[in-house]
Amino acid sequence: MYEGMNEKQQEAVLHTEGPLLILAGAGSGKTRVLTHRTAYLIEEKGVNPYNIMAITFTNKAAGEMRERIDEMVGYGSESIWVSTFHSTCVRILRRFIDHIGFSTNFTIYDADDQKTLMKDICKRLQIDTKIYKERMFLNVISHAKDELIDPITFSLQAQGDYTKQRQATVYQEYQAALRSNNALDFDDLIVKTVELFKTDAEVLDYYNEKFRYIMVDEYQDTNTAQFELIRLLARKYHNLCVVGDDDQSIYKFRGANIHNILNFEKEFPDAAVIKLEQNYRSTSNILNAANGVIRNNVGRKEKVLWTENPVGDKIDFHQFDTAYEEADYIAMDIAKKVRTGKYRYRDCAVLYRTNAQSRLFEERFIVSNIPYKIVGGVNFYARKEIKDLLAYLKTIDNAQDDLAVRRIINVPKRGIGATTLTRVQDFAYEKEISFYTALKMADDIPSLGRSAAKIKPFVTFIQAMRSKLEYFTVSQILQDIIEETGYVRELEAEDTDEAKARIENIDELLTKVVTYEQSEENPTLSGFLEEVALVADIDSLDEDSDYVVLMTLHSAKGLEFPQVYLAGMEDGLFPSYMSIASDNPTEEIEEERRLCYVGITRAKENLAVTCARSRMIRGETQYNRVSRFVKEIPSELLAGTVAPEKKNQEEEQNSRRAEFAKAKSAFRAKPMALQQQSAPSRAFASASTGKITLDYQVGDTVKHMKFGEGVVTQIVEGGRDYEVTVDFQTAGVKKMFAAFAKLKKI
DNA sequence: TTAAGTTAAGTTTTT
DNA sequence: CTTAACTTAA
Repeated sequence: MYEGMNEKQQEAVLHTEGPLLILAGAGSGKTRVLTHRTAYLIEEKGVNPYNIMAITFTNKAAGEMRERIDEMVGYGSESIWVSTFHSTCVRILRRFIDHIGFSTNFTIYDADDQKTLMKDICKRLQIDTKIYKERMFLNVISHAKDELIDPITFSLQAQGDYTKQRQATVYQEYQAALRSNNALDFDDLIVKTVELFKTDAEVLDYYNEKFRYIMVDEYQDTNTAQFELIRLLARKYHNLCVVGDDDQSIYKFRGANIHNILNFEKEFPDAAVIKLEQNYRSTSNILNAANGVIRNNVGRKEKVLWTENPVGDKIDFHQFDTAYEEADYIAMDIAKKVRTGKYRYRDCAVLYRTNAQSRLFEERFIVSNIPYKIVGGVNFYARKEIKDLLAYLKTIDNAQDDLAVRRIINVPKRGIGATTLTRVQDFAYEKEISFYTALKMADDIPSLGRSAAKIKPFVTFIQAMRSKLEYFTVSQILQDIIEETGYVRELEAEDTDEAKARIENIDELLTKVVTYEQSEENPTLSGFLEEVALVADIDSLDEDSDYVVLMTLHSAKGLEFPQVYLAGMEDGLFPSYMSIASDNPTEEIEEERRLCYVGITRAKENLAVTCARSRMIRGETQYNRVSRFVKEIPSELLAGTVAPEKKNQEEEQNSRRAEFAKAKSAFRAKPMALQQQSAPSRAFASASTGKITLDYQVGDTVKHMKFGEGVVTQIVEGGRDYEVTVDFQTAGVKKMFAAFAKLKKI
């Protein structure tokens, strides 16, 4: 079992008791160590799987580890907790948060919800959001929470500082609003769990006894609150194994505290430290390039990665005149490598600093017919149509969530406008009841007048759906919402590409619900909403499909690809202008450099580094020099070209513009089907070829996965799909969309 | 009072 | 180039 592991790796596996810090360089096989360690604990040390937990940052990482542990351990592995910080906390809070004054069916607010809530609070406190941005307050609050500073402490620290005092008031109000909405934001998930552990010794002891062996991945990214959480969990048995790499700490802006790794030995004086410095991932050229860059950072634990891998090709470096040429080159290079059979699409990844850079690549890839997938940008669950429908589900699930109710009260249009909403809100505020409760009492709000009549049908609808909750599945409820509100019908009537894309997203949401129902033993609406609240885009990457992946350097952490393109390597873009011009440029640029190190070390066989002399940013053309990081790569490792300075700038600019316009119109003219092929994960399977065909008709007996057998009583054509009505023997009459109901003719 | 149409402003990185 | 705020018409 331990064969093929190097000495250091074995040492890490065998060291099971007491605190352990594993400094694992990029590609040094840390996941392998963690999974083997788990297996060793169970099989050799006789530890009950129930007593083991592993914490990661993304669901994808958790899923991967789960899979590998399952393979190794076999029986009993399912009782090991393998999950992210956030879902671990949710799981604990769903059970015990009533000990600290919330109800266990709390909702989780994402960034959008937070902003809406904050806007509300600013209005109430008469703060002009043009001068003081909602985002600014939210950032301040988030940082306070990362450091476990509660509103009272914050306000104490704000003594004498007018700006800080105002922030303290906002923080206080914000927390109060969350509480009355029975909602937690992302940071609260951690903070409240810590609070729970600190106030309830019994609960803490329960988890101390349960989690006797704890492992934490990507430890360098933990913030103070997360560290405190781990410290509390490991308080009794001290069997804490953390794995991290200070050189890959890239989440300082999110509160990651690099001292957590640098000071681990101070916190736990009896800690053992093991360094994993042999890299198994990259060619030595790539690794040397990475070493050359990271060497320029001052505040780091000294270590040098080495490898026995072959030297490999030199690093391909090109400076282009414009960003279009850069995108062009990368598209052509990928096409060439796929054509010659060297790589498949999925072996290639394009990495960049900002999400905005993805657009150019997307356009080029469509023109060149290269299948691709963009990770990040607008999260699926942050899309308007998805948030609308989820808000309906949330309202049905937990009407204490004012935000959700207000989001959908006039979607679709019910003739309820801002004025009516303020009046209801005022009433609710005065009576200290929730917004939804106020809606139910619309008749008793005198200022409403005739508007009260418009509110009633909405309340009736929500109440009706709520009573259905007991007997119907989540997917059935969702379908009812879509049906009753006419959400999809409205989009169909719009008949634009955008509306079609939205309908597809809704279809995908329906598939996700059905998938959830099938995977879960006891599916509930709350359960589904929870799962949905904690997914990140990176989680949806699947290895089976063949497409080029485009993403930010941040999203790329933890992944590896044979062929990597680092695009936009320009001073001002990467390192970003923000970091160069900040108050503390040395520190911020070191963080950017670590990001660059992460980028380089994603590559296994081939690395291409590109940049452009000019590019459009926010409608303005910027002229940038080659990134300082490129210059830090030893020059003997580089091969490539630098674009000659062009004399006639303006003429160039104009022809470029024309070319761009052409590419854009081509982009628009492409039939939907092709665009979906390019981005398969966003497309709904049956929609890719347009209209689906049915092998059954009215009168036929069909079978449904959940509802069993039934007779088709009606088929209505709607856009690309059919709405099928079936009279089931056991479940009664149901209406459903053919594309996802997957009915089988018998 | 609502809803559509028009103009102005703003964009690092994210669980 | 997108999104939010403002204006104006119904």
